[in-house]
Amino acid sequence: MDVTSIIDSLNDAQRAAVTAPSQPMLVLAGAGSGKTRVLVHRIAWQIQVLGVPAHSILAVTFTNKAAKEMRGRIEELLNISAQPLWIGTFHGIAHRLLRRHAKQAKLPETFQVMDSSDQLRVIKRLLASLNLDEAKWPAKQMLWYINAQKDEGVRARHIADSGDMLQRQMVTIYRAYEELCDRSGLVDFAELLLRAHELLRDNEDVLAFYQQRFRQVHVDEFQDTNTIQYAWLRLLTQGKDNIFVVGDDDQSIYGWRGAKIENIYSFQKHYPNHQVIKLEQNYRSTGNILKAANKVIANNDGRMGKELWTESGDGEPIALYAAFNEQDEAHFVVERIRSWVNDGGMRSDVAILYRSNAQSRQFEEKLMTTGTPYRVYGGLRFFERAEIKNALAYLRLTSNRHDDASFERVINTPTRGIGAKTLDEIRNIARDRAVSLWTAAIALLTQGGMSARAGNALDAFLILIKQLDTDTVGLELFEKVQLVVEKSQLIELYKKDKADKGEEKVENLEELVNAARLFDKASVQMVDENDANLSELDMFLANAALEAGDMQGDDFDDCVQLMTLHSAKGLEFKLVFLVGVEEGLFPSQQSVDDVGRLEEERRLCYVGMTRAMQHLYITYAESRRLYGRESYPRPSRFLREIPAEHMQEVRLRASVSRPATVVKPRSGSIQMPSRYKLGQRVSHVKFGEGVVLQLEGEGAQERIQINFKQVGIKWLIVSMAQLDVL
DNA sequence: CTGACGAACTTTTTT
DNA sequence: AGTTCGTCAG
Repeated sequence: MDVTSIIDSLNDAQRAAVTAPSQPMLVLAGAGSGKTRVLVHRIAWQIQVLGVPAHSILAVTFTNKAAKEMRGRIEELLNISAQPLWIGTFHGIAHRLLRRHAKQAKLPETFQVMDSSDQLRVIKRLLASLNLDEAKWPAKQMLWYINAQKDEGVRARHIADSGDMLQRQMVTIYRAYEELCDRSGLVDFAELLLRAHELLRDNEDVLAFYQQRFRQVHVDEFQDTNTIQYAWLRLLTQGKDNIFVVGDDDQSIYGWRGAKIENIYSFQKHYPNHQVIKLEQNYRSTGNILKAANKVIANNDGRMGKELWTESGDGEPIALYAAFNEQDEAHFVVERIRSWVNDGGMRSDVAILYRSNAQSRQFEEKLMTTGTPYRVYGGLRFFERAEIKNALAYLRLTSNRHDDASFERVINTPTRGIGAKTLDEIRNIARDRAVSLWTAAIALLTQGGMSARAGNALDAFLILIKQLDTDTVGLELFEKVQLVVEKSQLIELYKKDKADKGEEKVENLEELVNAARLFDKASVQMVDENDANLSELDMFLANAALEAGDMQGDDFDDCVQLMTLHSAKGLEFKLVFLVGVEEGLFPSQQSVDDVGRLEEERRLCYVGMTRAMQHLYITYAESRRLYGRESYPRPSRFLREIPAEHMQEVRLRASVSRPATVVKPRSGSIQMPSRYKLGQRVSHVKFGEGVVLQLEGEGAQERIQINFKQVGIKWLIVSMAQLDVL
């Protein structure tokens, strides 16, 4: 057996983890230490060397992206199809189990998965039907409460009455929500996990089957697991101790959504015969960056303890820039990016990382005006767009008529004369008789008493849905989607909407049909005899909710990457700008007076710093306009935690945007030599190409005289003019 | 049922 | 500041 390809390329710690005997393993993998690599090689080791059948390997991740990458890398390493392996997200795997065992999980076969916006709508409607004032009971807060309970494995019936009014009311809402979801066959994200846990817990035979089946269970990003996910893992590995988890307590940044960093500590208690391996050699960043990051994170208490090191050199120090205001900050960053690109760097190797999405705007504007291609992460994804959700709602209704969320969504989209009044009546019947809106609508029609106009409109809607169902029988998936999109008149609706984005919406709907055509049942489904009876449409719909849009098609362009620190986790860039590093922003105001949350912010800082491979710039503004208010934030406390020897302050000489009185020379400042030489050919956004005739002043006051081909001789301020060296 | 206006918000996000 | 959301009038 040739094992060299699997273990040769690994360092000692990695190899120890990969080849460890079957026992509970906790691999503490620092940033850039080859975490995924260890997982991939561990799995390969089991298959190739230990002869574990591929279908009895389970690997759980948090994102689809991570799952996809792992699958791909295993295929590459072993040169086999990774099809039979169970690799997926917690939610994806829970969903798979629930589909297979819908009956035992007490779910209808056609249950549908709701995303969080669906969930919010359902809760809003529920509050309205309970006559609760939204001002007093914000739907968002209720959603948060319900999800938090589910993440802890708590059902409404488990919550003891403490006599507290507020709590009693929330439990009432929670219970009503559970009932509504059950009646509608709707499952939210948290429910997927909770149900999957209950499925195993309450069905001995099912549990035994999967315990038997999975000979090795692997978990990625273990520090991000919540209570119910960990409980599920424990059930699955109970008595077999065949669990291999990889994580980094220093990179736990999702505590606010239920992740329990404590699971790492509990793991060691629950699996007494476990082994811990630390991966501390970093293959990503320079020494300066790592040493600085180590110092910052060392300020947190109760860490497992880990210190990253590298064999490569110290590299250059971290550059710190104190901007006058947020404009100046953006200007500085974009200028640095421009010179990076001028020096032959790729834009896609550059990332601007910020704490909150609102900060992206100023950078976008500057990038836009300098004509620098960029891409902002986050925002609406394909399957979250309104027009797509409308189309999906029609499809869902054809599959499951009692899906209230979908019913409500499209009953009057496009408008067909079913107004608030009719809808109210339907809702009342539904609530009084505890039936779905669909059933209630039929009841309303048969009991009569409606105006002819409203009655006809409602009848037409019910007929439309039934007809969509019968008309699509036997069609290919994409034909179904196409037919529904057309017959529902959604296309027509958006075609009329010439005003803003109607055209784009039509295109998106066409893209949806295309997505259905490309939808590969096998790729989503772990091929298995049990799965044969699953409806392809249901799979497609569930996939839309669970994988809202890995449509990163425009990756081909060479773009500067803009994203929050959270979404940067797991990525790396040669040149990183960590911006807005100010008290109140980062750490965020809401976190400063809570030790636990502050530590999470610090971990976020650690994550951000360790994204950088070669160059790390940290910037803050001395004045910032935020939420329409001018503020004068102090530099972040995290900056003080970086030892001076790893950091050097960048000082442009007297900046134009800075009043002269504020200019104070600081120690350790770097002067920037002019980028231009006499006779050099340059190009300007507006004036086109020209040749440098004269230079004057320096730093931000540097002026330049250029003879432009088209507009003649001009004097420009270098720091203001957008010049490219040719 | 649309459009307009005013109020009330704005950490982080995957599934 | 900028967006989103809900209410009101037409």
